[in-house]
Amino acid sequence: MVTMRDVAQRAGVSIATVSFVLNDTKPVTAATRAKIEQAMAELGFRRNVVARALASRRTHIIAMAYPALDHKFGFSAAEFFTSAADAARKQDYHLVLWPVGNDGSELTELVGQGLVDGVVLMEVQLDDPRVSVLRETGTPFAMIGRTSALEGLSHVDIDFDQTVEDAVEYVYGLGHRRLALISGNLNDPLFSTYGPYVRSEAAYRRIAPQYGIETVVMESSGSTLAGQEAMARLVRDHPETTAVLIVNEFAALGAVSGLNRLGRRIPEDISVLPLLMAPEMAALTNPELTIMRTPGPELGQLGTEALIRQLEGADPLPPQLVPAKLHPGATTAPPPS
Amino acid sequence: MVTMRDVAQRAGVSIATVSFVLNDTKPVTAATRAKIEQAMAELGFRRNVVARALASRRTHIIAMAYPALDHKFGFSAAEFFTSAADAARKQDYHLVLWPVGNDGSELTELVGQGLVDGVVLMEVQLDDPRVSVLRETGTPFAMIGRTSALEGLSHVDIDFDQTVEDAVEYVYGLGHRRLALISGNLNDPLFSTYGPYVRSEAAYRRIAPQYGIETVVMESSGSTLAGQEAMARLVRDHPETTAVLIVNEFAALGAVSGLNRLGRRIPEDISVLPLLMAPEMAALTNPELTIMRTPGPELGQLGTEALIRQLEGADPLPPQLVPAKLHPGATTAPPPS
DNA sequence: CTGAAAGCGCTTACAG
DNA sequence: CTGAAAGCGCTTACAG
Repeated sequence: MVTMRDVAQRAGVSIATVSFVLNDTKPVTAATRAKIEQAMAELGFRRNVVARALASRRTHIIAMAYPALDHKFGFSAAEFFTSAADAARKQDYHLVLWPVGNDGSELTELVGQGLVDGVVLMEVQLDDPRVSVLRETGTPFAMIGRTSALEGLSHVDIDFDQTVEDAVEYVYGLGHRRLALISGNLNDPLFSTYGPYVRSEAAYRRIAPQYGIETVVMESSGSTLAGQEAMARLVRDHPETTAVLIVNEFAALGAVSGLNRLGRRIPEDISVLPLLMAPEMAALTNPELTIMRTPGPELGQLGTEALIRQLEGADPLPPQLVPAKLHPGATTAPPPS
Repeated sequence: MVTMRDVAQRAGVSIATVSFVLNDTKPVTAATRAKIEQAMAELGFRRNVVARALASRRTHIIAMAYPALDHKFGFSAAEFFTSAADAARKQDYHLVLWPVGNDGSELTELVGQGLVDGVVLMEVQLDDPRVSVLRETGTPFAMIGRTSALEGLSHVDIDFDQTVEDAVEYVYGLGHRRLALISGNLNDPLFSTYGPYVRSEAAYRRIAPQYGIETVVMESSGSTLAGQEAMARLVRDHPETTAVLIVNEFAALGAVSGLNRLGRRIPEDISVLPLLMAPEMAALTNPELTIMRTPGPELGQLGTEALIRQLEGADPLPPQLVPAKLHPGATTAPPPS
């Protein structure tokens, strides 16, 4: 292994000076810098990040805490992760995907080891126990999602109000007057405080009346099967519905196949518009889904940047809400006349 | 931060002795051990893994190198990753998901930094440039998949021969005599040396004749759309086909919707059997797919264990091939009479 | 602008 | 069985 000592020796300087040019932490004359850079190149030097971490008390590793037990890791999650990883890399950080339980104990374990400088929290619950853990241990963190009490917590999230408003406006504009929102199962303790369900539903209950639309909300767990079952209930209880807005992306796939199975043609008889979905997933159905596209790339990046700013002591990034945007497909059309 | 020095002081021993009980590297009397363990508990000591890494030249971090540019990170990939992460944790290692390009340059960067002890290689090509990089840098690694020249490289992989044999036997047993295999696009330079395509196709060409089955092989890229298009070609060129075996899981979803769209009922008119798929993905279609289930959990674990054995200097794990197993669904049935 | 030296929190020969 | 001490490869006051 080539060390800074080797570089310093070859360049005829001290290792401190090598460190200064490597990190750009102190002014160094152009001549000295050139000698050092040449030596580094000739020797193929790569700074040992472990030694740097120990000496600087900064590992430059960020953990993305993903509650894989409660949430499937699908295309949307992958989008968040890869954009966050890219953002981290651009700022000389490593992003580690960390599958953790939701109770915070694994997180305690992780941060106690001193491996990570900070944590990006995915799939935040309204009263997330992981937040307490991170606060108590004094670990810097940023949330993708929001707890209900924010108190200056660094976060970015989907703009559910705007997303629901845009979705309603879109289908209303197509001529639909009989809508249904399929939200989550708020009786399931795991999801009763899950932001996307709670906030989408609240937004819908507020916005639908503004359009003079009767507020029909049904619930569904986050699986294909549950989505199919929800459609059976919908067709039975609200056969007049011409457009379905649906929060969970797995349930949305089930909604499509469920409606097909029930003999409802999409979009001729009924339109389907998921409120949060990744394009890769939308391409899996036939017809391809019109979706509100989850802003995973934006939020992954913003969440990571928010955290890195904290770590670097820069001005904090103000909380940002990003709406899902309409991504055209073939599952929406004017209602049957 | 509580350090070993604090623990040693409280227990009235040297830090060396604390290290010995922590790592179980030298015999320590029960009394001393008890004192130390009590001190650790009282102080809430957690060993700093960065310091350990620097002193021992072992970070206990493993990278899973996933070529995210060329391969979608879907449910199957997630299965590999989570089972590998679990296996690593059980042996006191961290597993890091590392999205890398296929050319090896990012990998060079990563291993040069000294952050990882070894690498688990995912989606290995038959002549994978990443293998050369790891060899040249002397980085321990294990492959999930296989290059064509193995020379004692540590690997685990899908048993394509067995998988294809089981799949053919199954549909043959249902009464099918007119099969088609949808493999990959071997003209695409990215996938012409991709093991799953090459090996499945080779196995099929060998096995089909043994059953007296005419060998029909078509190609498809790995997307839903490509799978749909492949079905259009199949129905046009080989309308007599009653069972489709298909390698790529995304193309398989497209095959289902494509056949539906073409008016072929599944499974009444034609059976569909993906040769490699995760159950979460099989549940996305209607009807739910009968699949050969990708042994992701097994291979993720075995690959990680193979690597850790190398790292620990234990007896190497012999290469293991694990077949995909039949996972019943509703897309296979006897052929129309 | 540059260098000598202490120190990050551990592990590991070496000695006893 | 236990301890004193060197060392892992860096960073960072401090001094000049």
